[in-house]
Amino acid sequence: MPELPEVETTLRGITPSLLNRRIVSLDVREPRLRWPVQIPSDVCGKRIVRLTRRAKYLLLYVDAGALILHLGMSGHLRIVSGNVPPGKHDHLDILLDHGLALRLTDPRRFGSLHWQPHPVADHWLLRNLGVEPLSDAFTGDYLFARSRRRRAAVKNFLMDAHVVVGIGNIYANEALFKAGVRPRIAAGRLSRARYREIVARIRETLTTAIGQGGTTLRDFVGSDGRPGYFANELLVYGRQGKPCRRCGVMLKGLRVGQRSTVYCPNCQR
DNA sequence: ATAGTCACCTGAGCGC
DNA sequence: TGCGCTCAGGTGACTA
Repeated sequence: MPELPEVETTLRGITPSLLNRRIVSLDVREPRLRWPVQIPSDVCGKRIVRLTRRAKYLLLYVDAGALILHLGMSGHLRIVSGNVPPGKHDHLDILLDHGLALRLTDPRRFGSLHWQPHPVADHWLLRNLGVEPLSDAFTGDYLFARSRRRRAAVKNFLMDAHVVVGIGNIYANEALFKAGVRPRIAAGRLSRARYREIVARIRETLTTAIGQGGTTLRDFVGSDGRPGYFANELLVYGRQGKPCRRCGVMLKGLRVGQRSTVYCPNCQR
């Protein structure tokens, strides 16, 4: 479900309810997420002092370290009143000292929750991540340098979290359309100029999507329960066989690295 | 190091 | 209604 814009939307939504609150308890009803959930009990009683996002991970900092939360494919977080009975896929609650709780709902259970003492960035899930796409480090020159001698499709290259984080299948498709680049071109064959364009379009796409509260395809909702509205602005994702919104030519669908891919054979070269 | 495939799960949608 | 199949927003593990 969530790519960077959806995680960022979630972060912004939950922060006011969590910041400076004490964790009263963790209620893990289903520990069988992507990795077994095992959180030391002394996290309880600690105050949440900072909330950030790294890649698609949400980091909830207390003094000694941070909880690291990932939403997987189907996860979302809601702020609920502590006494609302959990539904079938509401796997865990983090109860707070003002009576509200952060509740993780995740039907497919690809999400995860870890605890990491300082330094948090040393956690094995975070250690080898690439640059943030909305940071100054993400430039056309960076992508150009990293892509040399790489024969994999540029779409896979952009979705490789060792290179750049946060770009999933929707936004890879969208950004490549806007940049006019075919998804299957070998990453190592694109020019510096084309990577500059790709970077600009990725930034633009992610920023716009964040402004719309992310993309809701079926079940994503922000922490307030509202869907994201970027789905209305999708230019290619999920539109194979339909006319290109720019030129009217029929969009083509194919598989690139096991993921559904859509492009315009006229606008993308 | 890089590239490709598999696996982990549940639910929705579709054809029959 | 039900069955079986395919697909889905992610990503680590494994293989060559």
